[in-house]
Amino acid sequence: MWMASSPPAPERPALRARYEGRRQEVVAAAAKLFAENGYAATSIADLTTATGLTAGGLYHYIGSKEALLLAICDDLLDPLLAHAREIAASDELSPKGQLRALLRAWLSHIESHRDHMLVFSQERQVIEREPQWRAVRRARKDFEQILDGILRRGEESGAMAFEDRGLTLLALLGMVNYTPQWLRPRGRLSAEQIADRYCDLILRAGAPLGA
Amino acid sequence: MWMASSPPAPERPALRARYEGRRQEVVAAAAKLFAENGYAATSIADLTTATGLTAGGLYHYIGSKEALLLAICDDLLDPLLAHAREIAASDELSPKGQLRALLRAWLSHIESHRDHMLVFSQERQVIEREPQWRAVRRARKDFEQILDGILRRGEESGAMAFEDRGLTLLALLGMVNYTPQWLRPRGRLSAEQIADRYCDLILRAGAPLGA
Amino acid sequence: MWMASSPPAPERPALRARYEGRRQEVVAAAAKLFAENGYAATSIADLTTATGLTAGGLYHYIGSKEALLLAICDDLLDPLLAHAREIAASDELSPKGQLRALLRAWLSHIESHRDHMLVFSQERQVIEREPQWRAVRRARKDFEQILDGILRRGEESGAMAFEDRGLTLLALLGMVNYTPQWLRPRGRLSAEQIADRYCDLILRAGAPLGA
Amino acid sequence: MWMASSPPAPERPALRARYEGRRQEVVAAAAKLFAENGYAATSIADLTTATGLTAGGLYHYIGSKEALLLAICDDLLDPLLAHAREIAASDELSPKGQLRALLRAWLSHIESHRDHMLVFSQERQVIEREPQWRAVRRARKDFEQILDGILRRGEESGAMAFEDRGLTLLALLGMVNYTPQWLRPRGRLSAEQIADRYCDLILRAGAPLGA
DNA sequence: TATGAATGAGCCTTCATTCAT
DNA sequence: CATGAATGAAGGCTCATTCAT
Repeated sequence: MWMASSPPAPERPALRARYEGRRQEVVAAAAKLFAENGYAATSIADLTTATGLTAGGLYHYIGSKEALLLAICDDLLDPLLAHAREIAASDELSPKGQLRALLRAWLSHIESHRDHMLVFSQERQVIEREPQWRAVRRARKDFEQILDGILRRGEESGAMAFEDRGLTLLALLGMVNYTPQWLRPRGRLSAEQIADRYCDLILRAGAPLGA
Repeated sequence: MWMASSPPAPERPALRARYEGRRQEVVAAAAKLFAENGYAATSIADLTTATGLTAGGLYHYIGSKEALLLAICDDLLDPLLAHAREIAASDELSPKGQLRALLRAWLSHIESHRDHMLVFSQERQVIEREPQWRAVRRARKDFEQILDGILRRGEESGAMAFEDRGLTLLALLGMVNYTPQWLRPRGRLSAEQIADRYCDLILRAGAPLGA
Repeated sequence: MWMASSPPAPERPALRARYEGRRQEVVAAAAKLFAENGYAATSIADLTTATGLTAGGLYHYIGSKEALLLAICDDLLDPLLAHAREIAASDELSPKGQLRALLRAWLSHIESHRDHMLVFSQERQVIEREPQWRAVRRARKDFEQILDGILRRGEESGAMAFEDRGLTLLALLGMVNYTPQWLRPRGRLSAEQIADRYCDLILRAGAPLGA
Repeated sequence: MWMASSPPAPERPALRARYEGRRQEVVAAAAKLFAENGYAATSIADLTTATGLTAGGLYHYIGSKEALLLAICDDLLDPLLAHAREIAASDELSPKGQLRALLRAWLSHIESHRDHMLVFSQERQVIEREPQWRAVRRARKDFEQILDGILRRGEESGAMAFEDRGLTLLALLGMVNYTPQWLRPRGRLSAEQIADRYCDLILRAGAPLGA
């Protein structure tokens, strides 16, 4: 079979709710272990220890180890992408306002999904290679294009200026994607503060120097 | 065995040279495979295929799989760190000049050691955890402190200004470490150009806005 | 538990009828799957998919996977054996008539129980080894003895002649048992035609050559 | 990877000979176990017990469990098919002579490859389904066509007569394929005797009755 | 009756590494 | 120096079956 699919969820609503709850617990536990040890270096046995389930029991919820990795990426990307689309479609915000809003949402999402984000960054090679990861690659690309679209409209409207918009985008992606590696839950800076300073970094860079 | 030591190199100079040459080939092949597939997901069998050696033959050069990873990190960090120390100790360069020189050296090193760098970033969890990786962690920390020292001296001398130097440093690390993921051998921008624009990004951000 | 017993059928007649009906459906579905994929290679999950039942539900009808295999063999052997006894006991038929009648009944049974027959042939090793299969082995042996009895009485009465009756019996068993592997529902030959030709094959072989 | 291939045999002739020898031992042991217990019901653990190798060691020789099954079929079919082609191509033998010679070769092969033959018959469903078994299916078909060719030429030359040549062929295949199930090493009849009697059975059946 | 969660032993296979040759 | 056979633990996953609900 090509696609590692999850086992079917139960039909009755009460059971289904419990099933989904436990499934989420499993995904969260997996995100933590994958973030700490890496996907390939985490064994199913590690997961049973962390979840309290047995090997067989685990497979009621996950379908396969790879499907678990997929679920982690989906949990990370789907809500973020939805939020990003909303912001980029907003008529009430200027391009600068959109950029700031998107960075705040993004950093806040990273703060609440730190493990997911670490896994997503770390397992780049898995995501890149196999065909069953196309949807994830596409979601990542969509997000990057939304971000680039905001920068482009900012540039076109004269509200922003960049020496090289493409490189600026890559620099922004780099600094944000690196954030979960040093961000601590109750650290010195809140997600919002970090977002605002990244925003300034990008926007000031384009401002005429000493003008 | 805990400490994975490399097998002793031969004594006679001619043999030794050939030995070292082959060893470098093995390390380079490993860097490529680890970058593409991940350290844990690359098997010794993959390495024998890529090098043309047999399993036993490989072990004449590497000591262990983990020692191979260590060699990749050493090949990456040792010359970079040496270069960074030189630049930071230079009397002829201002802090701004040092920053620019270091970024150029750094990006140029990344360009020529793309696989090594990808491995070094990707296998963060391996490097982080085990005691035998202390020297590598120390080298990384030394590099970051050299970089921070330049920023600090720039700030103190009034040549640079940052809202939050610590966050600026992290942003810089993020964008540079992300670079090997999109950098292509004959791409639009040279390593030097990229370095200069990263440099501008950091320095302009600190300039008073619209002043 | 050693002896795999079926769960007790319900007491009330209406329920019992429905129970038996479903049970027959399950046995038929199992015969199909076992014939196509083999007994060991067919999982309970395959059976739930094929029947639309759930795992627990299935076990209301079958007792165990092995009991299912047993039921398939019983469904195959019991009516055939009964019919064979009738024919062999008939006073109205000559040995030749008995042989022809038995072959017709046999081939017709194979036609209507193709899956059962394929399973019965294929799972020879299961049937052969374990003690709980003694009744099935006995039924098979009884059938073969009935068949041999007809040949023997034919020989004794002078109506048939064989160079080696034992080998003729084995050849007959071989060709008939092989039939379900090529027999197609609406094929060129009917079960009756096949039976008659097998019959001729056996009887002519014993006729003196060119006499 | 599509095809479960064997690991590469060593290059040096002496090693290669030993490798091939051990490999044959493994294949023979597997044929025995598969014949006794069925392919699916035989575990790799059973094979290690039977061969004295460890699980890992076994895989030096076999590639996969399925490749082992394939090797058994090849060992069975390749020499038999080669022999059959020789006989069918012979100018010195009449059709009747060819049939007799082929049956003798076939039964003799069955006698010396009893386990292989049992496996080949029993695992029909495995062979039938997957694409990687095409070569085996083709070999089986080739053999049957060679056999049918002899019967056809016999019929055309007037040396043989059949009511229905196709059915005769199927009957012959059935009785021969069934033979390994009852043939015992030092039984009452030799392979040659059995072959001759099967031959008579087929040839006499076509002879005009009582003429 | 029927459900589906849960078990835990067992499946086939791959792994990094060693060592006699 | 180099080979490749061998190890045995661990890998991810499936299995037939049970049982509280």
